[in-house]
Amino acid sequence: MTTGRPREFDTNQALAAAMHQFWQQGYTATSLQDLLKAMQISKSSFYQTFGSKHALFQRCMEHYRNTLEDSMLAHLQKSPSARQFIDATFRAISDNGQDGDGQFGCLIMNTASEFAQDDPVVAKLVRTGTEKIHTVFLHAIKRAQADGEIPGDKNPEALASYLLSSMGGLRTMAKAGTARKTLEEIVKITLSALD
Amino acid sequence: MTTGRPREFDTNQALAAAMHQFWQQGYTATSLQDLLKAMQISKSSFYQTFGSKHALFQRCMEHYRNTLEDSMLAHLQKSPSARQFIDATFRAISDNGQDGDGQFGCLIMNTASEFAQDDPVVAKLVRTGTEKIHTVFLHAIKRAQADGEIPGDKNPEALASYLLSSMGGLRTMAKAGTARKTLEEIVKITLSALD
DNA sequence: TACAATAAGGACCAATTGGTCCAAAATAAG
DNA sequence: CTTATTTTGGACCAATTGGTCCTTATTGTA
Repeated sequence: MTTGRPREFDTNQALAAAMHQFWQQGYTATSLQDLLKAMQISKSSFYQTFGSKHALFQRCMEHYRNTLEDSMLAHLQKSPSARQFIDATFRAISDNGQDGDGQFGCLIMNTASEFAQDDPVVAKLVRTGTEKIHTVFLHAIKRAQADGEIPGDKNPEALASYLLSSMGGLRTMAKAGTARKTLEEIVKITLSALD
Repeated sequence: MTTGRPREFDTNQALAAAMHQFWQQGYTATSLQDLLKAMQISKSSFYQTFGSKHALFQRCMEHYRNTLEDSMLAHLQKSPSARQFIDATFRAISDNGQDGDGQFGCLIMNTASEFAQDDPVVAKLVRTGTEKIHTVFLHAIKRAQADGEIPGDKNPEALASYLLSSMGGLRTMAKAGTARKTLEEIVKITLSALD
């Protein structure tokens, strides 16, 4: 058995670069040239490794979803309380509004906005993506309720959906260039619904 | 003075059709062919009347903004109370989530999501668009506070921003295919922040 | 060192992109 | 009925789109 020439780039690194590109510009507005430049690979390597623009996008969505989920779960675990985790999550969004990755919104929400329901593959990626975040919020809410940080008579499923929706709105507001102070006010009111 | 050949289409009608197209598919994903088919005019007429795809898009954004503002103001006026207007506005979104125009989200928010801040012309259209809606909400909130339907100690500006953000999130959720029942739960919690 | 296996560079492709331009058609005023 | 003015259809355009394919380069193994 032989091994052949080793690739000159790191697949995960290229994937991450592509994800950032889609995140910033959206699927349609991102051209192959944009991707190749961001990923720093040749066209041949691109098609050999990822198959097509659409296939790459799917992997990027999954990568984003997993990264986000892992990050949230890590924060939840090391947070002193579940309620504080929720607060910190929303504060981080208003803080990173103008700079950082926050100014690009949420890839999943962006994708939901770009493709409506017309592409079934993408629609499913959006659905599973939102479900993952929903689940993380749900865990946090239930734990917060158990600890008496959120009234126990509130429907945790509904609250999780509410946080998901609010997060999407907030990130879009940030993307639209809303002032940090305004974002902070929105967060404060949003979180007051949990009291 | 002579008048020349009369045009065979209605400008406003064509504009409305174009707006719907952009609304459904976004700017980049909407091709000239798509527009011509939707507007039912020839390429010559298109460029003679609207100049370019980008110029047309600007007019569509303005048209959407004006239409939305007029509609909201009309509803506000004929509503028995300002608070009921706010409630009804959000209920309408969760009602028209799957069908109607609601499934396409909000053109302004969609545009904010599609273009980040890279296109200054579009960025300004987004800003003025959101400001208009913000102002309508602000009027409603102040009136509701004067009528004792919303606590007077709450900051009306912040509340208006909150409603704007929530509306955007809710419409994106609807666009993502969220079940009506879930949308209704989100609305209920969202509005509870006004109590 | 020859060979098998894979990667990379880049020429090439049909289709589509937004956009221009010209000639023909239609109309109202004179 | 001519003429000035405008609209319309469609040919045409360069640039770009996502994607294929062939050649060359580079490696580990035998």
